[in-house]
Amino acid sequence: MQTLDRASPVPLWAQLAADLRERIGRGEFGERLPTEAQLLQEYDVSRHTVREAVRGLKDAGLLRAQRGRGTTIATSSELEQSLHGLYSLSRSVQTAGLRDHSDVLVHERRPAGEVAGVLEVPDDAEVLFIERIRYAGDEPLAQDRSWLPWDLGRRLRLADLEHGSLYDALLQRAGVVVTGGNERIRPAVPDAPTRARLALPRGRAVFDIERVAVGGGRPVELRRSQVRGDRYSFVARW
Amino acid sequence: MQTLDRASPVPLWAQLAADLRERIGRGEFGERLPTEAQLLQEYDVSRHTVREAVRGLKDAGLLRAQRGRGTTIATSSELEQSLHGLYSLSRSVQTAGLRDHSDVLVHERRPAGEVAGVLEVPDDAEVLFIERIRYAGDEPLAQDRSWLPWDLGRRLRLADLEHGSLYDALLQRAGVVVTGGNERIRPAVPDAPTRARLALPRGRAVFDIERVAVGGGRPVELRRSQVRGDRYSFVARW
DNA sequence: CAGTGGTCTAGACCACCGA
DNA sequence: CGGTGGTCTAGACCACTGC
Repeated sequence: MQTLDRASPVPLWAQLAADLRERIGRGEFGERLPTEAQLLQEYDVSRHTVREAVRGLKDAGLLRAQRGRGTTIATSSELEQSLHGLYSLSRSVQTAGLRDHSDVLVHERRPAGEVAGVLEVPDDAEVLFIERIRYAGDEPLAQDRSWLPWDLGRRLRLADLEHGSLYDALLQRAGVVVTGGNERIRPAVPDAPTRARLALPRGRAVFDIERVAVGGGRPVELRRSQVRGDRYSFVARW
Repeated sequence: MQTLDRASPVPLWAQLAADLRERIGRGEFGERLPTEAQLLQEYDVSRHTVREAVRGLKDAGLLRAQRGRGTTIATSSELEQSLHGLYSLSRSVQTAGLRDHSDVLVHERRPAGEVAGVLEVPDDAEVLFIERIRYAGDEPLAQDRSWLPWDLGRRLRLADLEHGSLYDALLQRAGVVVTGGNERIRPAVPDAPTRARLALPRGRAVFDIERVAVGGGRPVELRRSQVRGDRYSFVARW
């Protein structure tokens, strides 16, 4: 049974959360998560550890617990993102059961220019610049522009970017684990080219999201996204 | 010292969090929160309880903890809202050290009409409708429109709405504790009247936020807000 | 009533920071 | 090295649900 490694530096609760997330994704539990008592017996950890893991999944919007009733697996057919937890387009799209792929419009080496400061590279360094349109099913959902330091970006293949997550590719190609970051979300009126690429009617707004991802103690990606507001929203339950 | 009431139905950690929030707001701690050891001694609770309280304040973006270093009080001069925790304009405004007040434009009894379903009142019931412009300092920040069941709304006084939180007023006037709710956040292009009331230039976007607040087992408020995107943003650190 | 998740205690070991 | 926050255990009582 032991998917949990007590010698690992990764906290037990995080390992447990990852395992539960995978099992939930496979539909192993149906609508209802096993009770805390069952989980602490199955994984042989304390109740606190189970609760810590489940808390993370609740915050991410995957679970919903009710005292006396049990913990149910949240089902959502809409494209929405819990206000708790990290924004992830791929996850939202996949949770909604839609196909997640990207058109790569630009994929080129460039001078770092104005992003040198944010990426903490020298002013005369080079970066990989990527521009993608991300789809949920057959309709465009977002425009992503990413800048990565060239020593990382050079490892990425174009195919990596058309399916799946850029961070998965970074891990597999460059051995870099994205461990943190920060992002800021604002509403915006898209400019004409963005509006065209997103097939968005006039007068509609988008989320404007700027993210700096950090791994191995340094910035590994600056990303600026415009996400269609008519297809995506943030949701909080409290 | 006892601001904590062990007989209260409110969890200890929540009472502690509220007390800490107030003391932080008064600037009592300066830049650094007392250590967990100090807090557990001062309040005479277990470490778990202290950590639970502090966790809430960290998620809300008020605190930042670093292993080995201590817990510091987040200073932010911008109006921003952590992606964790509940969206609260008042809190963001107060954290930024700005004056939080409202102009009440409309405050009237009306037929429930189309909000009857959401508020779970009969179709022919009446509601209190409130329209406010909310300020941060001297500049408008948001437009709030609220609908409340009339048996609750009738208790509210106009002065309640010009300063402080509507939920505080509900508690004091009607004895209703707002215990939960849900909200959805989208980007939008404001219509002309809204743009004028918010003193927003053309071409700027707003957050469009719809919230249903629940207390005592039933909906107590429907709120639709437009928040200026150039003054407010959501921020996540992970 | 038994079973669920929510809260709380007491204690332990650890990784990390700064002196 | 001592002090910090992060993790983990073992156990307890409670509020709420549904039978």
